[in-house]
Amino acid sequence: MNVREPPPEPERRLVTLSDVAREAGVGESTVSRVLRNQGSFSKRTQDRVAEAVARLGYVPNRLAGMLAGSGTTAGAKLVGIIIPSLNNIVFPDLLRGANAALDRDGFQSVIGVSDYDPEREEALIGALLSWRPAGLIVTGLEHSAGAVARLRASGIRIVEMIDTDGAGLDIVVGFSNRAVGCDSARHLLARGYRRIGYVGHDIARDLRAAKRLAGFRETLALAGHPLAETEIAPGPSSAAAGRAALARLLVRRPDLDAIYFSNDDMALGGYFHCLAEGIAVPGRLALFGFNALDIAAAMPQPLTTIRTPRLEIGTAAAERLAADGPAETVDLGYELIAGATA
Amino acid sequence: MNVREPPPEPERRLVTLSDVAREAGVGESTVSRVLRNQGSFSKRTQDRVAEAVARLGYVPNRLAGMLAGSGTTAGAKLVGIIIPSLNNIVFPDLLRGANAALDRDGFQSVIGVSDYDPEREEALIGALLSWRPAGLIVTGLEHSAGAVARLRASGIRIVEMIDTDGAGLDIVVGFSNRAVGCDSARHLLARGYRRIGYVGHDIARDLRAAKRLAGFRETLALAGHPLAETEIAPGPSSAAAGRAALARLLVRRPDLDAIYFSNDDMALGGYFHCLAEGIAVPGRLALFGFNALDIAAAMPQPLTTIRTPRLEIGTAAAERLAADGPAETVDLGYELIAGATA
DNA sequence: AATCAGATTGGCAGCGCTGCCAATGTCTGT
DNA sequence: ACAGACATTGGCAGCGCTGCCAATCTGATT
Repeated sequence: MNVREPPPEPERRLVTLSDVAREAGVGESTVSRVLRNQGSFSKRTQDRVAEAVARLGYVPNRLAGMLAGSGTTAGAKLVGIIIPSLNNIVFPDLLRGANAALDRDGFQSVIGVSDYDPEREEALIGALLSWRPAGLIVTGLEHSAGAVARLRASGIRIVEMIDTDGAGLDIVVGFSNRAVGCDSARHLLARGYRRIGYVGHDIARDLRAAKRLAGFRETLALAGHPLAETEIAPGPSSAAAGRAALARLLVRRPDLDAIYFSNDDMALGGYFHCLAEGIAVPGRLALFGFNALDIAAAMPQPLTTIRTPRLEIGTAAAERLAADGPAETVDLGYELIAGATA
Repeated sequence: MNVREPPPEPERRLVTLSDVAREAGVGESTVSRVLRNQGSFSKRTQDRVAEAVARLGYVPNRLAGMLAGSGTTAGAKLVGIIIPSLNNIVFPDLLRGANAALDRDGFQSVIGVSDYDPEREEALIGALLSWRPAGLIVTGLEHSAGAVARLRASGIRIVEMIDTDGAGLDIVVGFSNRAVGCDSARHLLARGYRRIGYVGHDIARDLRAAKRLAGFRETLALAGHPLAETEIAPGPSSAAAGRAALARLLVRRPDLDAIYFSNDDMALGGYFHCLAEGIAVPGRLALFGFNALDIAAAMPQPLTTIRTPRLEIGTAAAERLAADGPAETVDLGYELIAGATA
């Protein structure tokens, strides 16, 4: 036997659909139909194609598929998602919800993280748009003028998640952060707290937190017990920031009897401060958070907080994108969790 | 004037590169070169193109670009990342690290979440491979046979993150979970703890936690103080699960003097249990975690735990993908944080 | 004024797949 | 046995962009 090694292929070309067609002894379009399980073909053809695919280890090239299919219905099975951060568990939750629904409808998602920076968001919108997605899911209602222009011009479905306080571009899914602030204030007032402070994180970046604070502040003022003092930690929210900020605040205002935190992370830090300093909660100082993290429920005294439907928001956003209903605002509400800290 | 509305364009075609070329009065390849800032062109041409792009609101189609450029160097500026979960802050941290480095090198990432399910991981590998990425970043060293076959067959760069205990396919970036377990055990032994228990979460799914436990258990046994008892919470790790599991464990073994937790979330729950039950930490019971979450440092008594270089792992993984060095294992180590709980 | 290297530029063939349409094959009923 | 209806199938023109190569233009040089 003349076993001469064939010259090593200079560059292993990837298996293409047309290789599969040849191997299976059928036409390209037939393979395409079988692979996408669309149109009609015989069982026999299907088997042959399946065999050829397995034998060749064929992996379809989605890039080519999407390009060819662009302009048509099935073309763009892709959506872009922009979230401000991955640090805060809130956003991964939104992603999980969205991904679950997206998967069901056969969509792939490409995500971008803006770091709470409007300019970066605008750049990301451009980048994601260049994937020619069927839709874009963004966070919040506030965007740079350029971002809005791009979103508008794209002509695709846009979903703005989380916040319903304002006008949306297309579909809006979330809850009213303002109302959360108001309800939080009402709860504290109802429990008899009167000298109330606020501990938050960098609010210039987190507009939703700012809206909650606005609602909170206004409700207190209306009730005749205006917000006594605020303390803003620089940087993103964290337990450490919350703990340090509460410590600073109490130095200035040791008379406060309740604290509204920008979120549970901050509140947890505040709680730790109280534990460390022997400040009785809620007897001496009440604590109120936001987001209902799992961890807040496991505390010795469950944190009083607001449960937000994060997964549901993600899911609803994805579903609204896929379906093509009218532009609308979907308010998924929230729930006040009366824990033991306020 | 015969102002007859032209028939409304039946379907607004998107602006393409060739529209830009016409508008700018230059050839397509020229526009392409200018847009990618590659090759040479005059300042004048550049301005004309820029103008035309702005006037038309042109957004390049990455799909087409990548398809056309496939096979060439600059072709695949894309990497796929597969992580097991978004719930655990560890993985978002890895993503952040990777994204930062990837952005710098002009790569886009497509991510997939496997939910700790090997089959789902295999399916995701297929899905991501169909984007024809330049490389794939996956989590851990254990994959289904099918997954390994696909990864091998793909011929692209593979990075396995987090775990270095075992053989990798190509590049491995992480630390030794086994060694973490050993060091954790040594620390507890050195501090004089002898009746040590373990509280973990569903270990069949989290293989890294299993490796830590194995190292931990072995070290204790070698020292003549074998692990006294374990309690495994069903489901994923969480503070609530940790709190409940520790409670159950202490009913069976009230004599234990130290607990090793599968991670900080669980440990935090354990700490809450101690606070709630008035169990002195570490006097009556010592607690040891894993991961060094921010929150663990903010506790009244900082948690004794292991700091893992999560961001660095993500960054290193991404860098190794982009560069094309040899297959290798990069051990980024870890650090024992001696807190106040053990 | 002729020459030549280098800077600019445009044309065009694909990249791998899908949509469209015409060409077969298959199975009824009459 | 034959038309008509439907099930299957293959060919081929793009989708929008990039790589390659040849054509043209620019100065500087001899």
